[in-house]
Amino acid sequence: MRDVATRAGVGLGTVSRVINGTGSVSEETAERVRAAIGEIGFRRNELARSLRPGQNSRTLGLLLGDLTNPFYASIAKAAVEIAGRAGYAVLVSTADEDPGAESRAIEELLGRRVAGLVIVPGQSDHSYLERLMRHEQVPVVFADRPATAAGLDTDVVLADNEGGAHRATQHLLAHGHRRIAALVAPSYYTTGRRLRGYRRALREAGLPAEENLVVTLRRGATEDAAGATHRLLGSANPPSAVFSTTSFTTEGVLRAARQLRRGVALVGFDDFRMADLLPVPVTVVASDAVELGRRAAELLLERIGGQQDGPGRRVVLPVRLVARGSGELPPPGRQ
Amino acid sequence: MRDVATRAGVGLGTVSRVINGTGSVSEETAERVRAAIGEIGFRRNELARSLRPGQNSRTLGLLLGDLTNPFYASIAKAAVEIAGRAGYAVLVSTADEDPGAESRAIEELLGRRVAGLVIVPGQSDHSYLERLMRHEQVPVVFADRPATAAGLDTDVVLADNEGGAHRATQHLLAHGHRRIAALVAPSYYTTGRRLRGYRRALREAGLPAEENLVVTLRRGATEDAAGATHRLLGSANPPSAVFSTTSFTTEGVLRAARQLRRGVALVGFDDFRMADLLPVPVTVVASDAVELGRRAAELLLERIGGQQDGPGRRVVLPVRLVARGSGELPPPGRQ
DNA sequence: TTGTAAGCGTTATCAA
DNA sequence: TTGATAACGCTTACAA
Repeated sequence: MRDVATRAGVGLGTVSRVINGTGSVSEETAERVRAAIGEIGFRRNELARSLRPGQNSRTLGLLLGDLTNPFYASIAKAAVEIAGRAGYAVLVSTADEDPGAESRAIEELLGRRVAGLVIVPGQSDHSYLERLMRHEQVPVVFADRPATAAGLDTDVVLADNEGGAHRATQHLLAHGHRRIAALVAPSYYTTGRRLRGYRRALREAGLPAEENLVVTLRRGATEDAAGATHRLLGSANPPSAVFSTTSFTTEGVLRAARQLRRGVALVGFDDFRMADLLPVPVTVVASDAVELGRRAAELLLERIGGQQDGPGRRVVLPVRLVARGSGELPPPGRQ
Repeated sequence: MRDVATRAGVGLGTVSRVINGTGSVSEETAERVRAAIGEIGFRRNELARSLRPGQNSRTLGLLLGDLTNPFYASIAKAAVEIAGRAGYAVLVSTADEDPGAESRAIEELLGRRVAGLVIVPGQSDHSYLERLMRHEQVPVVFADRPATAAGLDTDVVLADNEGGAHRATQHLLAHGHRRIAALVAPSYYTTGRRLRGYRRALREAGLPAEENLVVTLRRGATEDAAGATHRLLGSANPPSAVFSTTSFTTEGVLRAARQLRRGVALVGFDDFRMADLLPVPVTVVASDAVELGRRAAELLLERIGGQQDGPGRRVVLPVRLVARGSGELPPPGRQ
């Protein structure tokens, strides 16, 4: 910028005014400055800019588990897009591995002075965040799941997990099923709520809670779900239907059923590509990941622009049931 | 940092030395400084740090088309992971829309002084990049496709598109097919190479080039591929097999075949989730997106660490054929 | 071993 | 309308 000033024969302040269109500059000098900028190939350094007091970095941090999961990828896509429209760039950080990775990633992002954070939290404890948020004054929005810490009152955008699971289970009940298993991926917030919706639907239908029909997996991978499905379907008194809490467990059910050459009524939580092309098209309760990411980014940008304090807002997005076939299979003639 | 210095009763330089472990500091003062850091909750400002001469921002830029595409998502995941291990953060930018979006996004990233760029280019022209790279001295690595510009000699990581397509087509030939259609998504570099491999395989088998068997789509969406497949299979002399150049066109073929209740031998380029769970499991040529992202990030970090100049390196990753059923279907008894 | 000061690229204030 | 200057938070060369 100094080079531009020298070349145009003006002061630094004038160059700044031309670039930002602030203050008043005679058209003549402005033209000279623009020419110099062109010749030198000058580009404003946003890093230096955000060093000034009262300026933020115009950069958001996005922390999530694994971009390979299409659900997270959609959140990221939407957040990046919304941020971009507002002139914000996005630092994407993944914390797939150990629990400590999440807080390390956040420290890293804060060190780069992000103006705000969208966090899709894993299972780790977020009490450290409370301390951070007081100190740093960086707004945080949680997406898909709330923070796992007591006094953390942040904005949060969730899907209607319990409602969706309730609807899925009701759907199976409406098709005559009485023994409905639930395949629960490890204790993330979401799966817990989904289990709740499942239980409520059974209770409301006057069915007893058969705890051996609820399988809580130790890991949420496809193979684990497949193994559990094998055991369920091979048991003495197998369920006639399965409610599966994530798209990965749903995939596991499909694999097991295929291997056993055995049909089973199925409703899964979360939609996935090609669900309608499978031998029995898969009925799902679909939550809108794109909307989740979009709303999270919007809330965050609002906070950054507006006042930082004020109570945490909670947005719950509706989910929708997509009937494709697997959820409409009747139970076998007699059980 | 000044506050820390004041509190610890030392100079700024001493604080810096303690933080970075550079120079020599008596254990006694160091302890005082660390205490002050803890009490104040001080965190180094990486932005300010990278303002100093000789320091880079320890941030990479990643520009790609659409995170919703699992292939891109895998590239991003790998790049973020590799970068993270080296202490680099990643600014992710998507340029899905119009052609201008790509260059705008790059300007944006350069303004934030990224230390290097991984670009998965769309169709836009990259001649502007040549100018940029001279001026900015920012290393660039292209992933999945090279730049579409003449004098741009950058590092690039590619899959063996032509070889893979050649192999896919040979596979269909080996199973007795003589009329093999090719479904080509719009003129990205990759699909062009894949078409080339297809043609070469036919030529080597002594088959004539039947241009009505090659359908180049105007858009690469699933629906377009489904429509084209409809027309192909409904024609007077339909092909007995299809080679599909992307996972989206492959999905289109599957949709059309399903709707027509008609089987067709199929080998697709690029693997996708649940390909093995479909009614006829889909044979694919799989390229390794994770490795693509990893190598791109590695090459970039090398450039950043080492000398910037030197000829562009070209890494071509092998692809592998995964036979699952659809590619092994025989042609109908008589054509 | 430690403190001081200059400079990185901005922008805002102030004076001319 | 314009230019000089201070300040943002850091590192490093130099001096003490």
